[in-house]
Amino acid sequence: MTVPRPLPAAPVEGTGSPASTKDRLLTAAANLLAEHGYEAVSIRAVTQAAGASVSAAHYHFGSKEALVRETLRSRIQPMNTRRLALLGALEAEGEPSVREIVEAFLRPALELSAGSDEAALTYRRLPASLHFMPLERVRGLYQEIFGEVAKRFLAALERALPGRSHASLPLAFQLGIGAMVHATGGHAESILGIEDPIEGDEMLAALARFVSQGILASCPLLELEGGADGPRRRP
Amino acid sequence: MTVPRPLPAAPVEGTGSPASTKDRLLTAAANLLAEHGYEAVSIRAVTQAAGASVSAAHYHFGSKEALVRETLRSRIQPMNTRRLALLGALEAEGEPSVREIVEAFLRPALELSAGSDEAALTYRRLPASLHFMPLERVRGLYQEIFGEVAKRFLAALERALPGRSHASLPLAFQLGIGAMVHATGGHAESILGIEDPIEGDEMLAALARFVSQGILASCPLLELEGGADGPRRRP
DNA sequence: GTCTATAGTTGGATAGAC
DNA sequence: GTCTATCCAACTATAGAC
Repeated sequence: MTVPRPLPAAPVEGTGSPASTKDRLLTAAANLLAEHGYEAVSIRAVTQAAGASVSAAHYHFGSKEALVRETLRSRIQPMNTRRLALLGALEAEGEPSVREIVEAFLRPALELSAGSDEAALTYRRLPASLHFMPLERVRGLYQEIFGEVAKRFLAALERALPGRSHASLPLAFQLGIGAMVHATGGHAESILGIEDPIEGDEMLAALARFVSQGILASCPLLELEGGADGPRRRP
Repeated sequence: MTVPRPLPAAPVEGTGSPASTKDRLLTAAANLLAEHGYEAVSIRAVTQAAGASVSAAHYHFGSKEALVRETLRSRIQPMNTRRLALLGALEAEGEPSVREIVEAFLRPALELSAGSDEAALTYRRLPASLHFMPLERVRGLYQEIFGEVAKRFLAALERALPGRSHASLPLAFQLGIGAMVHATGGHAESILGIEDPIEGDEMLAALARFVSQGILASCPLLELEGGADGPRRRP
C-alpha cells in the first residue's frame, strides 16, 4: 500500500528529510546540470543520482527539456525573489546608491553559492549553465525568470544616477552580470591560477566594487546647458 | 620582445580558395562549436558541414576531443598573439595606462567578432564555448592558450597601477574577462531585451570603460607609512 | 587521404506490469 | 507513482576498399 509521505516541504537536500521523487529529481538535475551542462547530462544520469527510474522522470516532467526548464526555474526563481525583496527593502528606507543596488543584486547569488557543499557548488555554476546553454529551447525562460528583476533593478539604477546618461545602463548591467557569472562559475582559477577560492564576503565586496564602478563609468554626466543650479565636472 | 605583426591568415571559407579538408573541418567545427557547445556538436555534423566523411575527421585528428582542442587552439591562439603584439607595441612607446592595456586585450576579440558573417559569429561565441565547457578535458588548454597572455597583461597592469594594492588584480582581470565573454557571447540581448546589437567600436569603448574603471576600483591606493623611499605594499 | 560500411555504445522516449 | 523491459535513433570510433 502507499505509504503517506511527508509534506512537500521546500526541497532541501543535505537534511535527513526524505524528499519526494520529483524533488529528488530536481535536485539531482540541478547538481548535474551545474557541473556538466545541458547536453552532457542524460536523463539516465539524473534518475540514477536521484535513485529513481527513467520513467519516473518522464512521468513527472514529460521530457528532458521540460525537466531542465523546471530545474532552472526552481533554483533561480528563489534567488530572484530574494533580490527583489532586498531591493524593496532598500527603497523603503530611502534612496539607495548604485553600490547598494548592485549589492542587492549580487548578494543572493553569492549567499546561495557560498561554501563548498554540493548545493553551493550547484548554485555557483547553474547561472553559467543557463547563460551559456546553447539552446533556443530556453530562450523564453530568460524573460520569465529575469524579466521582472531586470526591469526593477534598471529602474532603480536610473533613479540612483540622476543627471547622467542612461543610454549604456542596460549594457553595463549586463556586463556586471557577466562578471558575476564568470566569477562564481569557477573558471576564474582555471585561467589565472588564482589558488585562493575567494570566499563569499570578500567576493561580494570585490564584485560590488568592480561592477558599481563599472556602471558609474558607463553613465557619463549629462551636459547642463547654462544652468547655475547644478554641480559641474570636468570631462 | 614581441613585435606587432599581422595575423596569420586564418582559413577563410566562402572565398574561392579551396581549403584543405583539415582546414574545412576546423572551420566547420569552430562554427558549430560556437553555436552549440561541445556536447551538442557531433563529428557527423562537423564532417557534414565540411563536406567530408567521419573518417576524414578521425584521420586528421584522431578523436572528437582532439578535434575540438585543435579547433579552439587554432582560433584563439591568433587572437592572443595579436593581444601580445598590441601590448608590446604599447610598452615600446612608453608607459601604457590601464585603459590602454585593457583595450589592447579587448580589441582583438572585438575586431574578430565584429560584423554579422559566420566567422564573426563564431569568434563572438567561441570564448564562451570554451570558458563554459563543462569538461576536464580542456583544463590543460587554459594554461596553454591563456597562460602567457594572462601573465603579461597582469604584469603590465601592475606597472600601470603604482602605489596601489595589486592583491585583487587577478580577480578584477578575471571579472573583466567575464564581462567581455558575456557581452560578446550574445546573451546580452536575451535577458535585458537590448535590441541594438551594439557594434564593434561602441562595444569596445563601453567594455573598456567598464572594465578599466572596475579594475581601478579594485586596486585601492596604498597607505604610505612615512617612508621616503617609495611606495609600500601591504603584508 | 578520403571514402563506405559497420561495430558497439548510449541516448530519449514509451509500453505495460504492479 | 514507480518500476522493468524495450524500441529506435544518433553517436564515436574503426575496418577495409580505393
